Amino acid sequence: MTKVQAIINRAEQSCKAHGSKLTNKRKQVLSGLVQSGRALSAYELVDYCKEAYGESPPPMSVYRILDFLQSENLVHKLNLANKYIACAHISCDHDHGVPQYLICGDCQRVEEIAIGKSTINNLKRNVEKAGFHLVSPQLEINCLCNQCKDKAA
Amino acid sequence: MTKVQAIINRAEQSCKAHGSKLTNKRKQVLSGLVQSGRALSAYELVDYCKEAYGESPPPMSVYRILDFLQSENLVHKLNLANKYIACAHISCDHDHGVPQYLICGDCQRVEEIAIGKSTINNLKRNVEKAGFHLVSPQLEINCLCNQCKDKAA
DNA sequence: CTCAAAAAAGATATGTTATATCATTAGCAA
DNA sequence: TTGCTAATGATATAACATATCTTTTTTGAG
Repeated sequence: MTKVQAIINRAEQSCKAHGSKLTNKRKQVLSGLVQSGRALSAYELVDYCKEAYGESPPPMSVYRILDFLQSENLVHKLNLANKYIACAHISCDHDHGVPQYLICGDCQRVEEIAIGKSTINNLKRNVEKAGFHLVSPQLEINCLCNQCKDKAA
Repeated sequence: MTKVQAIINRAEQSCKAHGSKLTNKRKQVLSGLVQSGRALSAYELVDYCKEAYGESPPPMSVYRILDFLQSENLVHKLNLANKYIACAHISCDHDHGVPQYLICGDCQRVEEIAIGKSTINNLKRNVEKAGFHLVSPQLEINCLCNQCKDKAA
């Protein structure tokens, strides 16, 4: 069994445990994200389905499927890039908390990191002080990866 | 002189100091952002110009003007919301560093805060460790303002 | 002052991301 | 089987953004 298949299987079990179903179409979309290893737009996923399975779902369907996958915590939306990325921890059992994303502004490569709890708490305090309530500490941070940084220099 | 006028004047001086010009159209767009006190989309600014000045600039022009205002550090783009907001510190003399924005997911209200330097440095260390380079510590954080939070409860 | 170059703004077309809405199909249980 | 619900399809359109070419305005050298 390939690594991708293993992740899909794991995702399927997770859905079942929540009383929902990872249908074929949903698997296709999730596979696209897992295989690519990077963030893709909804329309890129339409293309992926066409190439990989000969099926061209309407964009609307892909958006619906992405909503579902997000609600199952299998996929995260990167608002900075208007793209979607598979959760890096589908195969893990423990809760990894909310991720932080480093997005290369040049090549769009995305790295998922976890910043320390104390930094998050610090942030939270600052937010509360301003009269706001932190919905989710998912941060998306504009970066350059070292490769692109070197190229630019 | 109104507060808005004072800010516009200050912005004009700042442009002059950089060898650029704050033209009439640019003033109109900047005024829209300053007056509203919140983040607006490019198309909302088109509407503002129409209502306030009876002129409907093509969206392209507004985007160009927004690019200019960003290059002059008079306006910031909020990528999370696809909106633009006047810099909160146009009238200040000192450098305020890069801002962090709290964006209410419900009412779109935006608050600009400055989180501590140590938190930023901490973040930076984490980013470097992951092989990335922090381009700008402008963070945009998904929040609920207390008002909307109370309403929801 | 005049004219040419440069900067700014306008006009038009189109690309990209996302949602609204109604119709159809698939899965499942009484 | 029938009828309910969940999922998907089809179509239209909204919202955000850029490419490109043209026209207008500004400005500075002669």
